[in-house]
Amino acid sequence: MKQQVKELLSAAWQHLAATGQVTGADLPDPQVDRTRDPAHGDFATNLALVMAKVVGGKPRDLAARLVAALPASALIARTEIAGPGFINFFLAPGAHLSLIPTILAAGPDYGCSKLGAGKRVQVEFVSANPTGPLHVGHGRGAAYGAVVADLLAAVGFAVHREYYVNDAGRQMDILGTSLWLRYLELAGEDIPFPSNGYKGDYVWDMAATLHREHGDAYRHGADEVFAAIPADEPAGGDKELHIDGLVARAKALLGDNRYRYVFELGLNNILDDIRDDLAHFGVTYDEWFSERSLTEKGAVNRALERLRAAGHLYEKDGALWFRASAFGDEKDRVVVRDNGQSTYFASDIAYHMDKLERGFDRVIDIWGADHHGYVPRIKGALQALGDDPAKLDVLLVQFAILYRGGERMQMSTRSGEFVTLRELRQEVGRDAARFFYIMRRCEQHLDFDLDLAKSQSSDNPVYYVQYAHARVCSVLRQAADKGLAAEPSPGVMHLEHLTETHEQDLLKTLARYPELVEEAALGEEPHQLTHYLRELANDFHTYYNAHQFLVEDAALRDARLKLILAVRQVLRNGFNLIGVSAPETM
RNA sequence: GCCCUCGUAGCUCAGUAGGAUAGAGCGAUCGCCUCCUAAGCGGUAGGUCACAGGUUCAAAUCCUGUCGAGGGCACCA
Repeated sequence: MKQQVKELLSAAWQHLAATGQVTGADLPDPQVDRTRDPAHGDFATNLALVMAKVVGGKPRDLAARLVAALPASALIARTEIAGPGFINFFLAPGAHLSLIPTILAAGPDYGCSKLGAGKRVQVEFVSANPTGPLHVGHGRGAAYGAVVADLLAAVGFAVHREYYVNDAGRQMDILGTSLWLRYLELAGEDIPFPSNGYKGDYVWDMAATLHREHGDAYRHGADEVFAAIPADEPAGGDKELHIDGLVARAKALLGDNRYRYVFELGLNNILDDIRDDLAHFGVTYDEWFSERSLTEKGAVNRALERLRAAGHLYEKDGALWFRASAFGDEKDRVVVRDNGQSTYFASDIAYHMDKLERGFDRVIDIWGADHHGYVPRIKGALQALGDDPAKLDVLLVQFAILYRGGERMQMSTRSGEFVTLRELRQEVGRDAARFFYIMRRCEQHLDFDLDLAKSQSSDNPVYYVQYAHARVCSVLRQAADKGLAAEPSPGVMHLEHLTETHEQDLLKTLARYPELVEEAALGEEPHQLTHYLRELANDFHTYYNAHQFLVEDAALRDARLKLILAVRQVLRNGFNLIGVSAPETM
């Protein structure tokens, strides 16, 4: 609809240019907006205001010439020039009616487009360390990332969803060692648990599995384990040195094979749990990308080699540094530590190099906002590698804060006391969780009201929009019971009966949907969908209250049923994009 | 100290590639069920768009500064 108005304007401009009435400028893509005030018509353009300065003359004069040059269209009832030079378009009364057969014929595809032209986009999200279950903070990234990916797919991009598994590195060693220490406790050893170890119950569970299946096969005496290990922090020592010492001891005592077994047990259990958790949340991936595989296939060395060859690495204090400060970062960064271990950053350089080597036109990383300081060094590294850093977009998602009974819930990862995503899902349900997580712009802190998310009332936006869907279904059921089902053939319609204001409003809202999907996709703004769905539901509920659908007049009844069928279709399409179910009854 | 994000109605938030009289929900208040689910609908009240300058036909939106909130500044991940 908007597109058609734009085309009329372009034609008018070309006519003026061809007849020499405007010179000195090509037509930019005309800006056409839906009006806020119905007194300004349905669409308005500021084209004359923008272009008057470029081509000379007064905006209102240019507007008048544009209007005079507009081709005739059955769509437009009339136009007017308003204010400083806006052109307002008033649509013909029936202009939106063809929308209904369009929506019913397109079905699930209504709102989709080919805008992305099949360009390959990778969306990497969540990517939480597999050192424990996902918590509610990860949930927001999961919901947000999943919808961004689905939106991009809806507008025609070839989307690749990926989870980066940090299955290498120190944190995983600490997890494996924590698991083993808990196992030793279960085996009867007296173990002072390290303050920096993973203390969650899930570690106990995995240790119990190890003990049940392998008895004492992994057992070593506590005195042997702790001999000559630097003191822990509560004992006046350094907790980092303490845990690193224990990790080294675990590797030494267990040997490669047994250590690897414990490590993998922890990794695989937690990864399975995360995968299962996300699947129940409606979030799935095309690929789970292993950090370890980067080292194994030599990508890390290759990335460092490329940087070294380009002269962007140097040695200092026994470590290898990347000259990040030459590429917009605050300071240089270590890529290989003085103990010979490469840093997480080195893996991440290799990972992003690998992403671009895989030929994606665009790469989107979705991170927690606490990682924002990390953006310049990654972009800097890509630039240093000779890649285009503009291909990478990093979207930062702010924290979610849970509220119960109006009180903010305190969470602390350190003590292992945090609300998991699974607990949240079980408490408020998947639909409410998905909906609430994406209600706000991602750069806005999210206040997640658990009581509201659970409440079965119209105060709860999830129930509100789902209820609209269930109501349509209910009406259609009753129509069927009375033998009054809508004509199945879309060819037989009596849509000219849809003259009520509420019906016209509903049609306008339905017409906006494809524009909205496009905007939400290009702006990576899932929250626009929740706002739209609430508006559509409101229009429907208002209509429902004001008019009867199952009326005597068969033609009118059929037209109204077709209209609410279209409403149901758009609700479904929207729900599908945000991962919320479309219930037929409440 | 430096950097990033945010500041809009009592509360939670939309609106920010500059556009016409700044919107919604909740809360407050007044109404609407012999009728397809009242899990719904409508009316009213409520604003110095944090503050101060600047840019221009036009600023909540862009620029500068100030104040306030959160976050980041590791040989952790």
